[in-house]
Amino acid sequence: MPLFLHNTLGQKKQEFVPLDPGHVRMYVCGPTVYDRAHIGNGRAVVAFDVLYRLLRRLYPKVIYIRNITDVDDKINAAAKERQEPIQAITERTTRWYHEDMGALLALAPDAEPRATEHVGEMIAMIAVLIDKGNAYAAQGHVLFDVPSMKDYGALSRRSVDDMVVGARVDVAPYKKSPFDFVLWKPSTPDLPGWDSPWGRGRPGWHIECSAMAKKYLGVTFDIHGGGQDLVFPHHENELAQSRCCHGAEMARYWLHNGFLQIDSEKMSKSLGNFVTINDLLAEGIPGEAIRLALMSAQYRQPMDFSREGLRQARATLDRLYTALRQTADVNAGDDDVPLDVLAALEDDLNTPLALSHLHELATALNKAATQAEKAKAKGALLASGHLLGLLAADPEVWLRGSAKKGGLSEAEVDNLVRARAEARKTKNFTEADRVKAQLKAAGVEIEDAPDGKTRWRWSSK
RNA sequence: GGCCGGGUGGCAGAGUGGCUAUGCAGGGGACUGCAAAUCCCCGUACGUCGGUUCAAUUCCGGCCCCGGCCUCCA
Repeated sequence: MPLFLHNTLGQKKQEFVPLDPGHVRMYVCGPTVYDRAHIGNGRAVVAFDVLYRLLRRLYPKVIYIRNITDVDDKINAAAKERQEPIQAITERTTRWYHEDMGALLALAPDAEPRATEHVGEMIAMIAVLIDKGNAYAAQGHVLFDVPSMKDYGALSRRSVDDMVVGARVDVAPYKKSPFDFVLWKPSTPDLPGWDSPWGRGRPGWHIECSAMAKKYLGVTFDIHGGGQDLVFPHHENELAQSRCCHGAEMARYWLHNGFLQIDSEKMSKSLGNFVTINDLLAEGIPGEAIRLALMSAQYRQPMDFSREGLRQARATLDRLYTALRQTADVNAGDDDVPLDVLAALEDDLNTPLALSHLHELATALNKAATQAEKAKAKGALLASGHLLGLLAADPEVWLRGSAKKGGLSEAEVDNLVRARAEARKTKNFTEADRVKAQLKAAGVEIEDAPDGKTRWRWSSK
């Protein structure tokens, strides 16, 4: 089954046909580095990480670019407010971002270009746009001339006419049309700035992605992704700039993930109702559980973030890792990812359906009677998990470390488990139960397997 | 106001014109010294009003409700 992806441009699922099957190219909008990433940001990263992993499986070479926006008015404001150098903020936040996304088990992109390192490319693009009559300089600014592009608005399905009514646009005196947007703006001496043909200034928000995507991926590339809120104006404007500058389409497939909601309301920095990834990690919630929770709804659907969702994600991982632990002595077969798992992902990244198949594989593994059956099911489960960026941990480590620990060290638990085993051997069940109760009070669950082995785990309840 | 999503069993969440996922929670059973884990069985859901159809949760239309974008935001 071929890969189908929902294209915002045209609003329908389409078969994905890369420009060059030998070299698939994807660009995803990355963070503006001034604050910790929240789990909504994490959702986007996880969604495109799943796509990246799937593409790498389907094609021999995939290049994935995710930018870092390190010049922005919000960064300037944060620096002023905190009395801190801009670079200190951007570097620290970038480091945090890498840590948080690593905890979510997201693969690093092939490159993470920084805006500040590509101002030259941006200036060159702006100059071309002026030459071609799609941009104009005015009072130290350079603006994109929206009416110069006939079908502006195609991506976000809005026309300039629609926007006139009730539009809240920034009407500045230097704009020819109220919808024109800034490519370049002047900087005061206390703000970051670069010399340009239009004076010392800094780039507008959208131009960096156009310039960097062109540099790393070429004029036209396969996939451009980001959150739904980037459709307008960010991606609409990128598309406009790039196409007018290069005379060719920017990207062929535009993908947008849906929002995470809290109490049925969008989670966002401006609303202040966000939870950072770091907050959750600090509470002891494993990154893999957060990742799974984010994959439990299809990426385009609205999704409510909840503690219950995290609890369920953790329960799911406990179940899958338990099945793997019970068969720790079985060598996984080299079974490939089953077709139904692959088919689910190839249908616009239907991760919940794919996960349901992982559950079926776990059931098959639990039920398997022969070594051959176990090896087959285990191989299929691991291969599927790995494709989704899951199940890479040692099951023993996961089960012993997935929950909040009680007052006992692992060695103490091991000793008590051994003491209980001794008591059971002599049929001293009173003593055995006393030890078990003691362990339970410390948050340790005992499991006497049919094979005679006793295993334990930190209770997740 | 314009444009765009969504309303599925107690919860999460897929999906389909007739065969009604998957998991969590709940009930029953098997197994177990007791448990836990595991396995088996069970509860029969698709906002609302109409239409099309032999048959609609699934297609079409109206309505209601929730959310998003139109301003920085994944």
